[in-house]
Amino acid sequence: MLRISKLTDYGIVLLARFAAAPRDAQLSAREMAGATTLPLPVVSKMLKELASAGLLESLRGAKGGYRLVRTPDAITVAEIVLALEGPIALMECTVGPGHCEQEARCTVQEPWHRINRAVHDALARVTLADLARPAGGTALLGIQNAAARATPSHPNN
Amino acid sequence: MLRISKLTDYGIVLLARFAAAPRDAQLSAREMAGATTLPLPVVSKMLKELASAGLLESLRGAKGGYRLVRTPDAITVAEIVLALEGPIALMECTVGPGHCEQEARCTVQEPWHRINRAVHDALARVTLADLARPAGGTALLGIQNAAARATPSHPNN
DNA sequence: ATTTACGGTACTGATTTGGTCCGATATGGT
DNA sequence: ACCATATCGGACCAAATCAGTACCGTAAAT
Repeated sequence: MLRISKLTDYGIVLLARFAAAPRDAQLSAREMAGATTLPLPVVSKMLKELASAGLLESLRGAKGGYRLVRTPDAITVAEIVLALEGPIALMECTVGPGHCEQEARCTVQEPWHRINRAVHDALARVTLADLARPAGGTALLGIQNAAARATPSHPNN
Repeated sequence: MLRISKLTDYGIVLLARFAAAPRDAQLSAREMAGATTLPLPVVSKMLKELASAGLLESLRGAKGGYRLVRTPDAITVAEIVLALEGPIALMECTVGPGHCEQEARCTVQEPWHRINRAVHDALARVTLADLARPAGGTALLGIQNAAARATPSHPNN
């Protein structure tokens, strides 16, 4: 089905909530669980991962919680997926050499790299800020924004 | 890791071999297994699936085998993935309604559709003919081709 | 009739996913 | 000092999916 994992989806939804909250807002796992109706353990798990990936900053102790490290428009979906799922590679062998003993005579390799790049760019073109925007009237506008945004041609992954 | 399944990859490699063979060539599962060094049962399984998906045509009996139904340049990677993995939807809830009880108030929904479309288009822009082209000098040319190709804006999936 | 090959289905072992739980540590409040 | 509230960092587990195999039936060629 070519899908990202449910957990990654949760992570993105959580980040989107941070993005929608007032700037630099600090939110605890418990609050996020309440807001999303997701079970607390999973929320906690994902926030931990996002923190260790450097997308969130954690504040321990009572009154602790998490907070976005960067502004929502500076965080792309590609980054998030990379943080939670590893490199964006549609198939194993394109993440690096040594995954397939036939890679020398594989004709399919180069087109796959091209496809991977395209997918990556598609994900890199959407930021957390886009995800945080309320749905509805601005939907079409979102497309314009994405199309118009400068796309500084990412190297890969 | 955002990947397609290994089996799907096999399927694509097999199709690429058909595309590289002389036009309308007919190949048996055994031949394909030999050519790819993949185990016969796997090859057989995938060819069956590709046939029932309508991408290959099967010829039964002794001297039987498979054959491409369409010309390689008329078969896109998007189609193949669709046939083998189902709809191209990065997350469950974007394949259709009824997958998430929060879809009414989900702000993330529309951007995801946009992302899905972009991924789909990236896959639709590469054809079997592209995959069959020998690697090497024509690599960069491939990019040009893909960019120049008319892209009749697929509805979705 | 025999051989070759596809068609379909069911099965199994391995891996991944989705989710839980717990002990340790850090901080704020009383 | 003590306790309540958080995160931290694991281990852990059940369920689903994946990858691969096996088997039996049917169709065609010789």
